[in-house]
Order: sequence, then structure tokens, then C-alpha cells
Amino acid sequence: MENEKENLFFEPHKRGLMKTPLKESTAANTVLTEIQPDIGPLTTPTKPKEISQGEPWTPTANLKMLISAVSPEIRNRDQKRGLFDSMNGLPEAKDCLHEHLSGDEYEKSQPSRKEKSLGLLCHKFLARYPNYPNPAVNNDICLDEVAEELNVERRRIYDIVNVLESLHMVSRLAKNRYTWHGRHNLNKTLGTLKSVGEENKYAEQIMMIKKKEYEQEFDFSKTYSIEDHIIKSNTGQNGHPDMCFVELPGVEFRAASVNSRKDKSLRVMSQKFVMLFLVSTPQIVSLGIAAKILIGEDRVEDLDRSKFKTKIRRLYDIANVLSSLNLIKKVHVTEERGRKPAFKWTGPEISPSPSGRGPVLPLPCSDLEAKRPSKDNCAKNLFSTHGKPNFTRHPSLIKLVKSIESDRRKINSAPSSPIKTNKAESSRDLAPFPSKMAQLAAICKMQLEEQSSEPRKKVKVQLARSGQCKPVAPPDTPASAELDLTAPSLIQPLGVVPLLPSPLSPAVPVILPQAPSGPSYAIYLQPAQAQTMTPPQGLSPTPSCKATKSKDAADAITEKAARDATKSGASTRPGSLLPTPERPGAKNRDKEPAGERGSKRASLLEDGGSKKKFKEDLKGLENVSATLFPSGYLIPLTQCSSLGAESILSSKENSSTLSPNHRIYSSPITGVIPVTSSELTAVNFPSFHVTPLKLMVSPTSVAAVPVGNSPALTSSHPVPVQNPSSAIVNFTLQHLGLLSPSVQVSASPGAVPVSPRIEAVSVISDNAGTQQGRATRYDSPVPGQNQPNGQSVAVMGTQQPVPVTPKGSQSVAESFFRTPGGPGKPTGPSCVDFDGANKTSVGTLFVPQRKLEVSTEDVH
DNA sequence: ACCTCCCGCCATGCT
DNA sequence: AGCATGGCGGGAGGT
Repeated sequence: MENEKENLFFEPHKRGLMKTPLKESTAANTVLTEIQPDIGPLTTPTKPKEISQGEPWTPTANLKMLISAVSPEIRNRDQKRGLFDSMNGLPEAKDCLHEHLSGDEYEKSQPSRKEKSLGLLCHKFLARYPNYPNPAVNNDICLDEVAEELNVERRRIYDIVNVLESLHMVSRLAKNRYTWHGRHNLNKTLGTLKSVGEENKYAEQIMMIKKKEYEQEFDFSKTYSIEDHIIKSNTGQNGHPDMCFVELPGVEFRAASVNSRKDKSLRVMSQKFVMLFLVSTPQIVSLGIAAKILIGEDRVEDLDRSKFKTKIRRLYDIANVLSSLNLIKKVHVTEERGRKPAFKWTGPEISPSPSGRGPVLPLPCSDLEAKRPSKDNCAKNLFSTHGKPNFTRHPSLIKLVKSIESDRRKINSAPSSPIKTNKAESSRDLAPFPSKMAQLAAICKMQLEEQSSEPRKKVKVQLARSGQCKPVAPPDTPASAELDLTAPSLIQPLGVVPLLPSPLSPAVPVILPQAPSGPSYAIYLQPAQAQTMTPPQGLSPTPSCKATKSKDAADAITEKAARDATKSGASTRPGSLLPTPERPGAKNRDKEPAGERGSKRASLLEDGGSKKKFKEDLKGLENVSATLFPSGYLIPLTQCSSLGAESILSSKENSSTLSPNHRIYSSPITGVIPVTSSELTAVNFPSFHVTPLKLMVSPTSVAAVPVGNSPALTSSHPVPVQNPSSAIVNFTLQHLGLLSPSVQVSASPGAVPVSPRIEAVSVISDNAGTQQGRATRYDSPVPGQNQPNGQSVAVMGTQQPVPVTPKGSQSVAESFFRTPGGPGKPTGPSCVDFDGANKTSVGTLFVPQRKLEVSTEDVH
């Protein structure tokens, strides 16, 4: 096989062990087997092996594994070692890692927990694939294989994949298969998440929570009501807030079925968690706050400790993966009380919408063929099949769904493409990692190893070649813009809407407001969630797609822009782009204003200023009726829309199909939206969950898929060779289309240049471990996206305006945060925040009472 | 003692 | 019925 194996990793760094590897690594299986014998004595066979062996993961197998299990790793190490040696020659690195082996190798026997950490595992996993894979190539990921290669249980792979899926870096293809998308879509995804987060008013929620905490600390006991109120609203009564998953363009659909299952989880949590970062001003989020928000209820604390603890556990899992992606890093916030662990966003700044640039929709040209698959996906998502009980749909819809599902299944079942093999070719972008270097050696090692081992990897090594990578990434920008213009057409599709509402369907798709150009996504809300939501400010107005969208987007953008501006210095992010006009008024919304900052303890920084903000925000919230709605699963309009629409519309499809772009817009989802607007505002949507989102589709369309794809292109893309079934092919095409087009077409977006992030510098502190962090950013393929938008962070500015205030103490603080004006600038105090954000360094805020500091420390 | 978070049991739901 | 997924929380390693 592939071989990649490389994996290796298990290195025990520490432990050292020897480094000698063997190489067996290659095929894990074989190796394993071989090894086992040897190892056998010492350790147990590991499960990995078993796994690797292929067995099916039957329970029995599990048992076996378990039994044997004990020390798989050891083996792995050995293997690794071997691998390394053989493969690479990078012993050095290894050495470094191992450094001291203490001599005992035995220790190695136990890899130490760290060696087994999800973060490390994730690095290994990521090392196998290029940041910006060539769409043309098939980038399939076979979970079993990966598990084997990495010598871990499959369960762990799921953890990683789920998080990656939430970022649309991978999408599920079929049963054991995922397709690697790398960072092509990342910016878009982040943009979408940001938009959703804003809509959900996470910033506000964060503030509230902080505020409460703060008060509590102090004794303020008051004010809860409002806050609680708000929160609840967000969550919905259920308490669960969200559960929806946001899908992006291109990626994902298939998951739908999967998603259906439990969407609650990791995938959704991951998205929400990311949203918190994107929305909050300092971009520092403590686990506690995140957990509370994710739980939905604020008071959770009181209620379920256990729940809270569980949530925290999961957040750590997610955080490890995100850290591996260099999107966040661990930091500590210091409060009076003490330090709290928190994570700081080190990823690219995003503009609200992804920027989409537009490229376009991805529609694949091929109409029918391509469409269908996508449709299916869309459909699924939209309607969750899963069945949740509720589900009721319009009969017609149901039929559609069924058919779709069946199709889907077929597809899934169908064998998929081979595995990763291609990777090698694909260029991996990894390359530019300057920062990485800084990062932990371990990581480096891993990478190296990988590289060496795998051909593709090599690329990385080479370097960064930014060039190569880029190719892939398409620069959407240009195109996108165009698209946007066109967007208007989208509206039509709305017609579809009616359908959506279908009452019960568990999930309702909502359209997000994408950012300006960005692609639109659909969110699926689950029924339960549905509840009230208030429309985001922007939304309320009419649904008109454009309008709404723009608004939101605008808002977001504006905010972002502001941030950028403010930050820009710091952060770097280029972005300023956003020229988008904002809508003047819009900004008011509070969304972010206060954002996170605030509250007490947790975020330190935030607190001070925040209070005021909080108050203000609160007020604002009240007014608004805050609603956060649950988030849903976002689906990229681009594809989906098109697809969805098609499916939904069925009849219409044809017409729509014609122009991809348009279609896209139309996405069914969108349709839904329309409804909302007016209604939304007010209230809840009873049955439907639909929330109001912004419907619009983004003119932009789209989808901009990361890559930029043009629809047309899609058709062309190369498909992987084998296509088992036509369906599959179609499916593939779609994906490809999405990706490929962009890739092919545009240059890569991000062109390397991007890297500029300051943060990279900051790296310093992070934890070493995994983090490494930021380095990646450069990668972000998307740079384009990012930059363009310029998202900055400025959230605060204007928004805050709302003065609510509750308690007084804040005044001083307030002043800090709030800046007078403009959005952009946060004023001084804010600066602090920014620091946090940007700099890793520490910022201190003075809050009236206390000062908070944020330190980025390394955790470990 | 607390922070992290690995491990894997077992529920869930698709096949 | 079997298997792929993945929720979940015990409990242990690290500090």
C-alpha cells in the first residue's frame, strides 16, 4: 500500500527508545505482524495491529485488541524507528525528539501519554496529506489504513476526522473513506463559521457568561436574569443549543447521513468552538466558557457538573486537533483567581464570509451527473434523514429524500477510490512552514519522516514550495467578485423554500448569511433546537437574499474590517479588503461588540472592558432578543444549493442547472430563508427550526469554494481513475469540481505570500507540544480569502454601543474597551485584547477590580 | 490536587 | 445480525 506509513510516529520522543527504526513500518500490517512476534513477548500486540490486520472491527476483534493491547505502541515505536531509519534518514530529527532517550528503552515500552496524544496523532495524520492537495488527484483517506499506519485505534481517527470534517478539510466519501481537501476550503469554512457565530451571537453569549462570572465573583448577584435569559434563548429551551453542523462547499455532504446521527457532537462542537474564537475579540476562549456556551445553558454549571466535565473533555480533544492545525494555541489567562487554561486563535483572520470569492459556484457542470450526488447530499442534510422522529416532511419531499438517500447509499457503498496513493503527487503544501520549524521538533520530525517516507511529503520538505501548492488554490477572488454580482438571481430559487419548511424535518436548513462574498452555507437546525431565534439584526429585514445577506455580511465584514484595521497592525492580516461596503447601520448590531471580552475572569482581558460592553451588550441583547440560534449544519450553498435546489425543486432543476451560478444561489436552503426574515425577527419558529438566517445566498456565490472553482471547470476535472459507479463518478466530479476547478483554475489562492502573520512569531509561547502552531497559517491557502476580506477583528467598535450596563463598576473598564467609534478601533484597552489576539504575548487589562492577564504560556 | 485527556465500553444507527 | 460511528466518562499520567 501505500505505504505511507510513516507514521511513525510514535516516537517516543522522550523515551527514546531508540531510534532505530525499522522500517517495517511500511505496511503496517505486515509489519505488525512481523513485529508482533517479536514484540510479542514484550508487549502485547497491539490493537493496532489487529486493526491493521484488517480485521474487521468486530467486537471480538476489539476484545482481542484490548487484550493484546497493552503495549502496542511500543511496537510502533520500534516500527517507527525502523521506518525512520530506513526511510528517512532523518535520524537527526528523531534524535532530537528522542533526545535523551534515557536509555531505557523500555520506557519506551510505554510511550507516554504524550506520545499518544491526540495532538501528536493529528500531526501525524496531517503530515500525510498536503495542505493543499491537488484536486485532480484522488485524495481519499481510508480510515482503516490510517489507523493501521498510525497504529492507533480507529476510534482516535474518528476524533481527528470529525474535527477536520467540521472544518471541511475532509469530507466523508463512503464508509471507511474520506476525501482529503486540505486547507483549500478552510478560509471559507472559517468565514462561514464566523458568520454563523455572529449570527448566533456567540460573542454576546460569551460576554454574558463572563459577566456572570464576574459578578458572581464579586458578589454581584444580580443581573442574571437577563443574561440567563439571553442564553436560554439562544440555546433554546432545550438547552441544547445547537447541534447543527455547518457544511461547506464542496465538502461534506455525505456526511449527512452520518451527521444525522448525532450531530451533536464533535463535529458541531468543533464548529462552535471555532466560532467562539472567530467571534470573540480577543480571540481567546477559555474552555470553561466554551463549554458553557456549547452546553447551552449557562447555568449548566450548577446543573451538571458531569456534563460540564464531559464537555471539557471533548473540548480538549477538539483543541488538540485544532492546535495541530495551528489554528489555536494554548494560553493561560490569569485572573485574580488564578490562571485559567484557554486557547487563543492563531489561525487566519477571517472575514465574515469566507470570502468567498467567488468563484463560484462550484457547480459542476455536468449537470445531472454531478448534481445528483450533490443533491443527495444536500438533501440529506437538509432533511435529515436520519430519522429523527420528528421528521415530518412534505410527502413529496420525502420521496425525494428517499430517492436521494438510496442514491447516496449506492454511492457510499460503492467502492471508492483507492486510497491515498496519489497523495504524493499532490503537492503538498505544507511546505512553507517556517514557523513550524520553530515548532516542536517532534512535529518536525514527524513531518520529516513523513516526507521521507512518503514521496508526497517530500514535497513538503522541499519546501514550501509555495508555488506548487498554490496552483491548486485558486484564487478565487477575482472570479468571486463577479459572481457576487450575479448573485441576485439567486433569489428565485427561493421558491423552493416552501418545501423546506417542511415541518418536521429534523433539521432545517438555513442559509447563512454569508459573508459578503462568501459562499453561502446552509445550516441545519435540528428541530429541537429550533426554537427561537431571533434574527440577527441584519436579517430581520427582509429576507431578500441579497439584502440580508449583504447586511449580515456587511456587518460581519465591517466588523471584521474594523478589526482588521485595528488589528491589522498587529495581526497582520492583510486583509483589509473588505471593502465591502458595509452597511452602515448594520453594524450596530451588537454582535460582537462586546464580544467576548468581558467578563470577568475568564477572559481576562476581556473583562475589564467588557463589562461595559457587556452591559451594553446585554441591553442590546435584550432588545434584540438575542437569539442565538442554534447553529446548524452549514451547507455550502454552492454545491448544495445547487444541488439541493435541484433535488428539491426537482422540476426546476433543469432550468437552474443551466447556470450553475445561479443555481447555486438558489439553493433550496435559501428558499427557506425567505420565510424567515420577517418572521424571524420576531420570533421563534415554532415548528421549524428554520431559523432565520440569513438567507441569502450569497451572491457570491458561492461558494467560493476554496478553490475556486468554476463550475465549468468542474466538468473537466480529472476524475480519479476508477470510478466504480457512475454515481460515484458523479460524486467525485462534484468534489473535484469544487476543488479542482479552483485549483486548477485559479492559482492558488493563497499564494504563499500570505504568511505574513504575525502570529507566527508569537509562536513562541505555545506549548510546545503540538502546537507548533501557527506556522501553518501561511498556508492557509486561502489567503486570498482571508486577505481579501481582511477580516479583522475589529469587532468591537461600533457595536458595542449599546450601553446597557448593568452594573456599574465597569465604567472605567468600559471606557477601555469601547472605542468610540469606529469600528475599527478599539481603543486602547482593546488593544490589550488585541494583543491577546495577535500577539501572543500577554496583555493585561485592568478591570476595575482586577487585572487580567493573558499569558500565552506554553502549556506543557 | 488539579489539569489533561487517553482509552475503550457501549449505544446508535446504517447495512 | 454485523459493523461502522462516535458519545461518554472513568481514571491515570503530568505537573
